[in-house]
Amino acid sequence: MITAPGASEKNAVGWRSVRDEALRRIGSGEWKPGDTIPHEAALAQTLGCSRSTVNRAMRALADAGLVRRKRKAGTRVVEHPERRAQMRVPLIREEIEAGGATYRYAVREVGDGPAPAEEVSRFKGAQRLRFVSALHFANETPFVLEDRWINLDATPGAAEEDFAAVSANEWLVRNAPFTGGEIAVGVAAAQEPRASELRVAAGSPLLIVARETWAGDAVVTRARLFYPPSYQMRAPL
Amino acid sequence: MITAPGASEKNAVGWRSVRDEALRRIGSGEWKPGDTIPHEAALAQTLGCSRSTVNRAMRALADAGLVRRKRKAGTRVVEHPERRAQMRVPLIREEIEAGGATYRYAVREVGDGPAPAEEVSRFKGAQRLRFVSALHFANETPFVLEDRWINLDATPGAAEEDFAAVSANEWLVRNAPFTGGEIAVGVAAAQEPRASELRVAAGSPLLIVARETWAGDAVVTRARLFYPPSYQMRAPL
DNA sequence: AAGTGGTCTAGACCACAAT
DNA sequence: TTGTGGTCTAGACCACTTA
Repeated sequence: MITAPGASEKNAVGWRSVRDEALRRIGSGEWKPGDTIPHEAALAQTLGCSRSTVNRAMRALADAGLVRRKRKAGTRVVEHPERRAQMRVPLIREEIEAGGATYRYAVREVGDGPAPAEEVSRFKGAQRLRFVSALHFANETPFVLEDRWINLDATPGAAEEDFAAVSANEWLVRNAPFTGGEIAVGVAAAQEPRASELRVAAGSPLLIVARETWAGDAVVTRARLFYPPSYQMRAPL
Repeated sequence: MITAPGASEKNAVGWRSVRDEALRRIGSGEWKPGDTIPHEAALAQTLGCSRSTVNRAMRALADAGLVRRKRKAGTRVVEHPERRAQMRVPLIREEIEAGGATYRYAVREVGDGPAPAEEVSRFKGAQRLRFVSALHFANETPFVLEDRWINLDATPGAAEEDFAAVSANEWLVRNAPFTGGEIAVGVAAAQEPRASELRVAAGSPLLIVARETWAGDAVVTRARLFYPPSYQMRAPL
């Protein structure tokens, strides 16, 4: 007899149910860390579905880091699943507006003056760099101070922008596609004039987020975001 | 004529090549943000592969957040791809040893005394809570100070552990599977006695990572990690 | 009502790695 | 050499959404 999917038989075997069954066996200790679990064909027969479906389910578990799969060696339950936290990196304006606050943006400084040697080297010899410093406000309270260097050679149209109306943060997202980047989170004591701009006492702890994005080989932009002590970044684990 | 895979024809059409072709069309502007792209069957015919292969490729792009797919409505190129950063959350010992340093662990305090009201409420009424405070050293330099509350009711065996030899961080990873959690990153000025323990001046900025993990409905553990100003968290973007 | 993605299937061949 | 996962295919039915 052929079981019509979603028909009289209630227990449809979709790849999710196969995944969940595997999760249950791992959670219950039936499959222990380090164990090699039955191969796809065997599971397919046991669970009454095709190997493709088992494959899809096990791939999902492998993507989640719970099992490791190798041809010929089989599928093993990972000993210590690595924990990962995925942080969303939204536009600053959207982050503020998502909190129900009114957004305002103010440029502090824009210039094409000579860049510090350290920046030049980080940009791997790019010739034209523009510096933009700006403040983002939530309900007229300083939310974050943004210092940014932009590689004008790598971002067509940037040279014609003064970033007065649209923040560099936003302009770049819309106009400078990137292929990769890095984000680093650290901390430092607030120094003048940044402390005053953020309306915190000098010496207050600041959360600093440094971002670098690149398109292919070229470094597109490097930014440092200074958040007052009240700020928190959150991510699901 | 049937093209044998991997045979004379060099341009095998795997799902990766379909994905890359789609990426190329998006990158080149052939498919603009907001556009609806051809449906799977059309792409399959155009590219000379089966719909399943196109489906696999487009699903990968959807997972990456570059397109959004809806039945009947079709597949659209996303206007502003959301940026995400995936942080690894390793064991503290492994993070230190990965840096080539020698790891040492020292308990500061362990106790089952009554927990602050705030903690009790966060644990949603769990009865037995244990507090553990400890220091993790890298080459005998304080690396991070860990304050942690553990729900003894949710973690079998924890009641018999004093966490003197193995850190709570490590013991929990090995013995308390969890199904979800949250991580929050913030900053604060160091206060005594934590400042002295971390060998920094009182008032120094500290990076604070608060983690909470749960298994099903129960909150398993809540930890606050205090890092000295020299610490940086990094993640690819 | 109809179009599009979501998924399952049975079969097939291949790539890789362990033996 | 051989066992296992990786992937492709052609076809099919379903679920969801829009029209």
